[in-house]
Amino acid sequence: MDIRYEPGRIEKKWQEHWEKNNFYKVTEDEKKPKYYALEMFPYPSGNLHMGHVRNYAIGDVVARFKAMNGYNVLHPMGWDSFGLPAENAAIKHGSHPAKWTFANIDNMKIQLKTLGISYDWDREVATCHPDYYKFTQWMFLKLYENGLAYKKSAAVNWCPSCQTVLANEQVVEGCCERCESKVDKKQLEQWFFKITEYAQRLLDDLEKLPGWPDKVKTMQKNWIGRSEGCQFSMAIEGHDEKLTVFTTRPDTVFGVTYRVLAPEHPLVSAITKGTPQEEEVTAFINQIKLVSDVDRSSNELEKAGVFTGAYAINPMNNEKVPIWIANYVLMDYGTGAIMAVPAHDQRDFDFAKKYDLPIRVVIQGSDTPDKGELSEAYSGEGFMVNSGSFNGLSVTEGQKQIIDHMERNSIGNGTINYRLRDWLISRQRYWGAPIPIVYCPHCGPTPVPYEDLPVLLPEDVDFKITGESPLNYVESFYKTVCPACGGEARRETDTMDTFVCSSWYFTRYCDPANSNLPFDSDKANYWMPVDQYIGGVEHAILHLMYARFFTKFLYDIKMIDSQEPFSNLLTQGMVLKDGAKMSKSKGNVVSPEEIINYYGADTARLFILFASPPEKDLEWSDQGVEGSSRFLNRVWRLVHDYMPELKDITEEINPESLNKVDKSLYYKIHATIKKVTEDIEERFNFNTAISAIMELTNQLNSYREVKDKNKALLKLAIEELLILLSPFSPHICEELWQSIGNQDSIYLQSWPKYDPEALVLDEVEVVVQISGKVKERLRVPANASKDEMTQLALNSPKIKQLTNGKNIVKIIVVPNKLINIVIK
RNA sequence: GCGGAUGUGGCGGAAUUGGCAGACGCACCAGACUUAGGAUCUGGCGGGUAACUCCGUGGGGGUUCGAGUCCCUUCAUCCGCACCA
Repeated sequence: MDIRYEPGRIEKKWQEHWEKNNFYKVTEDEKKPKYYALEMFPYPSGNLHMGHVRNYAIGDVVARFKAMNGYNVLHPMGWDSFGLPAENAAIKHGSHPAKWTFANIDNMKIQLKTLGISYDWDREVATCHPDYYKFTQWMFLKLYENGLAYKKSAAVNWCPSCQTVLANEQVVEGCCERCESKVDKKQLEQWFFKITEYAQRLLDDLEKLPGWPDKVKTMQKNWIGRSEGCQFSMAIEGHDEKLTVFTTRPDTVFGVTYRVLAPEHPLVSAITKGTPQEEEVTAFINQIKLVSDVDRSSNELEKAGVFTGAYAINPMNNEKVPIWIANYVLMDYGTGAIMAVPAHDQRDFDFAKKYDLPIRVVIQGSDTPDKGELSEAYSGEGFMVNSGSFNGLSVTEGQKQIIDHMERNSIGNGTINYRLRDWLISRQRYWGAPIPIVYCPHCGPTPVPYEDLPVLLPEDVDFKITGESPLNYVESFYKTVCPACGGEARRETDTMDTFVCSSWYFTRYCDPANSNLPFDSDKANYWMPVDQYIGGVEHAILHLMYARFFTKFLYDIKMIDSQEPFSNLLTQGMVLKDGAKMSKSKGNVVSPEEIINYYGADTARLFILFASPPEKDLEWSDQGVEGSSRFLNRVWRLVHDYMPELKDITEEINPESLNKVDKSLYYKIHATIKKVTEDIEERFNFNTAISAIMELTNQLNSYREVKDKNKALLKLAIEELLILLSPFSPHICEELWQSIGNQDSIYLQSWPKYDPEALVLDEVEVVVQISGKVKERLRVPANASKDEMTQLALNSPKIKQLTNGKNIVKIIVVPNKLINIVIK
């Protein structure tokens, strides 16, 4: 064994060894408990960044730990490889998206392999590969078949720079999530997935995910945005049409003093046409159109509106109330129309004040003034007033009875409203999975038969920047025959949102080579659900919601037994440098490749796991990396120097007969096993697990000074140290494990179990406090009774002196910890 | 505006059930070895103080024998949502 630690040499050696011997290859095995460890697969941008390293290092600790604990561990990796950057690169550099993407994958795969992660590379998937997107298309057809994929004309978010449609979720503060340009509105025929049909289940089943962070569950809950209330219609004076409103406060329906439509509401033109107000209303609508979505949704914007000239009849009291249109009512929530109750809704209140509309109190709160004007809307508890026969009812009771009354009289009914919208999946781009639909002049939209999948992307494409998909220009692609009637037909040229591809990839890993089905149900049922999913919190809403939706759908069509894809979720923090996210523009990027080349993967992994607990942000520190490297060097030297002592050991350890120093080392070994095991398994506190391993190393270093070394104990200590460290820094541990005479890989060792007996101490140090202040430390027999402890404390000279002549009010004893003597 | 998270030495962070604040690491200081040290080893390292000791977990208040931890209040930073009827 070399005295010098050379990570470059040994890491390569072991990576090759693992690969050659198929170490991380797994198949279903009913005899072992399964464990599915998964990290979010990356977009193949071409280079690994520190965020990836962190993500995969965390996942690898979990995977290796579980494997060493006897689990049959599935730990796969793949590529989320469709998407815009490939196409942009194609436009810019004239290369083909496929060529660009696969070259990036090759490069990133090499980088990833230098990290020494325990992946089963035989299960690698790439979403842009026809073998994969064949089944993304299969998913589309299944959804279509089940009425969950449909087409409609919709005002969509259009990114003028990317030249494509964005889902609501991809619009961040009115700007494109990817390129940050301002998003426009455009009216287009688009494909949608009916995720709203699953809204309630997606909400309810959050309860079944105790292994998810509350933060993520709350975000999803808010995104689904369930609210209970009722919907009812109001007649419009002089018109046949009725207006439907949604409200969560039916109890305030007698307080309606006006009503408001969204400016985009389809009835606006009908009720204003040919009236004196038409001009003003049109002007207002045009003015609204000029305001961007960003400003429109900002609360800085002052409420504004105009009267339409029309009146609605309140079905509860037959009152005539004016109909307005206003900027604060949104077309895409509820019915795009509200009943306005200024006394009990702050927004209506502000509007009513501005335009001098009447305000009528219908809920009497405890401090509602009898006379005089309200200064703000009252939305608290109280009882109904000015509400005819409903007077005196509480808010909750009133809501029930009003809904009841409306249902009996066919005015309206109780409903539940969600903020969640259907998922717009059409993209006018080339580099995505083609939507498997054919438009036939006779048969209409017709699905491509399953046996004709995949609908392949044509390779010879011209990447012009037009508003349309480049596929619109490839005749050989769009010109086709109708699968139903055989007549001439045109293929759909839109492709699917890449989130579709990533909504089911975790099931494909279970059976990656299946050419008939996306996966075999038995195989998927063996592995699914994912036991631990790890990735960035930025996917808390979109990806995770879509993946949950797909899983529920796959459950419904009996492909899979799980209703949820990910039992446990860990959202890792960002990797920062100088307090900011690493980015090219800030010039604070640290390249994993350079770090690995210089220090080795083991050091890089160790530092990143040691610097911070996984869910918190991590501040990159070059000096910290240096420290981790120093630690591994220390371990190396320790093993190297002790090696001669570890040979030909015949004696066994008899814990009973150990001397004091040996006993303390023996204790430390088991305490470390306990600490590291619990830190990994229960808390993902890798940083404290590593610090415990460092403590053991320190103690082993001090053991060098000991004259009569217990060699068996020493050997045990070093073996356990290496095993405990191996999930974090596997290469060096393999090498050292082998160098102390072991034939088998360290990865094949069982994870050690601590001996509770070893953790029983003869004596413990306890603290003696006087009125809560520490005054003395005493060594007392372990598990001494409260009385014994009290006596020992009171008899100690220092305490005697301090309590002399004082009145002892109370003595509190915490066994094995402390004695607090309260004096006056 | 609403919701959530965080706040502990010079720095990253520990303290798992209300029980010794600062584990482990970095930086720094002193020493050893050395031709040399940006290697390695040993020791020190929250603040005030010569010392006894006192103060100290963003600020203020409270509960408790005892609070980083629980309660109230306030400030700062970050994240999510943003007129959701």
